[in-house]
Amino acid sequence: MNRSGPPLAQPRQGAVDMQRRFNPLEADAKWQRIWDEKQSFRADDASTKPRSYVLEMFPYPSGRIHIGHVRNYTMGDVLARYRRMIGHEVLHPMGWDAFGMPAENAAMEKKVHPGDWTRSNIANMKAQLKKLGFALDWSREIATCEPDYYGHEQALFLDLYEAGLVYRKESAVNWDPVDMTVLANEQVIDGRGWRSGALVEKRKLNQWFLKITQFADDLLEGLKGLDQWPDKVKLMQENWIGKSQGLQFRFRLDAPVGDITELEVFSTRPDTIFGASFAAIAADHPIALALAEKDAQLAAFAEECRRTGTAAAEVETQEKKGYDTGLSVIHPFLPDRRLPLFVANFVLMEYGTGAVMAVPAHDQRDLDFARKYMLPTPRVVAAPGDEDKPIGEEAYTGPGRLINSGFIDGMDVEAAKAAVIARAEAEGWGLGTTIWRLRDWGVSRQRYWGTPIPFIHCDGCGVVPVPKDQLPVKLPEDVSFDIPGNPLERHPTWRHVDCPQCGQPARRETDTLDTFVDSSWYFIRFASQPDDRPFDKAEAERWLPVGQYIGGVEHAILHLLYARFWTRALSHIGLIDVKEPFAGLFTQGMVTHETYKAPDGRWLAPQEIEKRGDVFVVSDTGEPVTLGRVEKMSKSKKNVVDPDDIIDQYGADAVRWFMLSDSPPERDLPWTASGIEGSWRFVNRLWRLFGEAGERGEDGSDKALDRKLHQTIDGIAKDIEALSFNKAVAKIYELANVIEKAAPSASRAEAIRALALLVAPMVPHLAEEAWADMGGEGLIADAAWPPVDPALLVDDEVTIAVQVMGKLRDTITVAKGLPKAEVEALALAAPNVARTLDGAVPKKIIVVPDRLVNLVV
RNA sequence: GCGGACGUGGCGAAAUCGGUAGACGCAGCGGACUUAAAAUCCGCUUCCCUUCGGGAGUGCGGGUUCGAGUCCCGCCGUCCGCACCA
Repeated sequence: MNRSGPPLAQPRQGAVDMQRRFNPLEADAKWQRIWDEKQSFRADDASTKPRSYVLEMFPYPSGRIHIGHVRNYTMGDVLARYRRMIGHEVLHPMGWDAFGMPAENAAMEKKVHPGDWTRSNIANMKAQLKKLGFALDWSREIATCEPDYYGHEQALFLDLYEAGLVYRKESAVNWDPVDMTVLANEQVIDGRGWRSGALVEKRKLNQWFLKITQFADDLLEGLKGLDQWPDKVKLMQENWIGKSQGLQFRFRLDAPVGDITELEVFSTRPDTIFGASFAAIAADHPIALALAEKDAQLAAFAEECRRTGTAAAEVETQEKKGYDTGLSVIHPFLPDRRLPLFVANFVLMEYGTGAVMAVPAHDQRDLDFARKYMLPTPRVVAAPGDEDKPIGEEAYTGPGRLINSGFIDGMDVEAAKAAVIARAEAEGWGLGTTIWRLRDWGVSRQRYWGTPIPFIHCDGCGVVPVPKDQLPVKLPEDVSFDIPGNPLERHPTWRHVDCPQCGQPARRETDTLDTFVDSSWYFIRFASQPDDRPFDKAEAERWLPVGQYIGGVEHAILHLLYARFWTRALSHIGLIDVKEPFAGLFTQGMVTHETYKAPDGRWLAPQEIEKRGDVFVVSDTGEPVTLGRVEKMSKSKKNVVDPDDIIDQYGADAVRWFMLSDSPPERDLPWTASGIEGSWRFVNRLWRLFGEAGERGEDGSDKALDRKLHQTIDGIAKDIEALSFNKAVAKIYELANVIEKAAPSASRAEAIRALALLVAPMVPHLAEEAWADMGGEGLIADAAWPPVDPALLVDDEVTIAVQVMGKLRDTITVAKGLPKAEVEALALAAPNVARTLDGAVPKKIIVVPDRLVNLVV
């Protein structure tokens, strides 16, 4: 595989060779230069046209673009170019999410400054993107690592501070010992740092936080209006925000622990309170901590609980374990009933009050635990007829009426919840409460390569914001990464400043901001970028919200939720009148590739193997190769394809075409060598076809071809708007097939010309070349989408299926809209139908106009 | 364990509202052109039965309907996400 010579190996003259083979090496560069010179894709802020803001998630400048970027940006590009053709003013910008750890890692490994590394990566990747011919407005390019971006971010951060949305608190944080940085809870995966993979330790530090929880309800409610978002993503955010309503109440302890006499718990099922058979607290609960001081066994158990990973999948399959404290709590309605108090490994301190009332009959976790420790499992909710049915190994969580439950007996679940909450509130030991799973956003990072947090610590004045006229607080350039930790802390001069308030010597904050802050407002800066402030309100509002945002589903929660929050926060303080930053969201699938394994189990790159007969072997050694699964491209599996290699071999258009073909964009796209070959063949087929644009035959019209053309124009427009590029591609193939078979005519010449316009958003270089070749006016990039004649969208004849008892027996072709009676007659007369009926008379005839006839005998 | 999505030829997939399943592409097979190859073009290509023509078929088992890939019930499988969420 990959053994066939590169298609571009043969020498060629100009962009058009003698056999009319398209030469992308020439054409790509030529048109890219012309688009640049003419500033074709620069968005005009003052335009009066309808506006489209098309945005793909900006890349991290890792050094090379990945084939996944190519897919992402090609999709956005087709939409952007199409929108231009239908007369929109399009904003389609690009930039760089340029702060972050890899730059510091590179600095440590390669002794290169993070800034130099990042800027050179940006230059490389920009060149790569340019080779793909994207219709981007490069005049608005942003790199978040430049002071003219992060300085404005500091200003916004100070605004949020003034509005009370920023605060500091000491809190236990996830300390990544490898990256020497703090990770948000959301960024810890399986107890490990999401980037470094190092086991996370707990440390207490003073941290900067953003009050995202203040907007929890609004962020949740806002999801309802996002009708152009995938349901999947909305659901993930909903679960992440995690609103639950229930009763927060206090159990009295039967004996005090130190000065603690009560246990505060939260339950979403207060209706089941009469079924409670024990209570459980987290290992880090104050009561547990107090008891552990005098109970070595408990201390050991608590330590074991802390070591367990935080990930659900890991923990949920683990065995439920508890430690009996020997204490009991007193049931609020049944003073005689004592519930034993356990420390349990399935209760989390971070959620609710870190304590639960356990109702084994109606909660599976509680039931598993009760079975293990032989605790009672009294049923208190039953469906009709189930009242005496014992609880087995499955908790009953369905609807029903309350039993064995005192004053709420006979009520349904919802009524009982309300009644218990009302009674608890009346008696003063509980309160109906809403709790959230969402926690405030910790934005401090103990890291150099990020936006400096613009504050100063003064012994006399405390924490003092840097005055806005002293922004940006720039990162010092002279830093070293010879030893781990934050270079800002050990810089000889940078952190030493005078306090803006009292003038006494003070110290700069050395934490920098989470890079998710950088990406929480870049789409606003794209829309408006004055020098003296982050953005102009009116200018930004002209473009926002982003009409179509496209990116990977891996950002479904963190980035998208933070950006939604940040935009709300800015709106809250009056900086912009937009709450939802992204009106439309599309999450594209990954690009995958087959994997190959040698007999010894090592992964092989596609270049290392070849096909001999029906089997794959290692080229050098002839060893047999096992075909692995089709998987996401990754360096470790050696199944990565470098976009640059492919572009050099086939040109940008074939690559773009392949990215759009076959697989629905939300699904994974398997990269195959034969697939890109096929795309390359089609690019050349189009090119040959465009060469026939001048052949008009006898200059007559071809009604069938006219119809096909107009149906295709209409269909493709709808497909592109729906981002169903694979369907648009299929329609292009169909049209090309029909045109190729048609005899030369004025209609055919017109169809070829229109075909160039239809493919222009997808294969723009080829389309420009063809457009120039056929004498089109101006650039095809500036041309209008071909108009549709509605009269040509409908066929005047239709083929109708004729079924007998639901089985297809024949088809008939009739005039569209033919009356039922006539259709019936023709159906009955169809030869195969007549034979099948064999004289039988249909009992019933179902006629679906213009679609089918079904005869029931 | 919980939540979600999906399951259609050898492969990627199409199939507005319940109305001709498999469009289009890839791979494969056969043919034309060529000294030969590449490129290109033409044809075939869900499975089974010998052809005309039938039969079966959208993960499995039921159901609703004149008619089910599509709707309902119950399974099975694959993938994705996850925070034991009380």
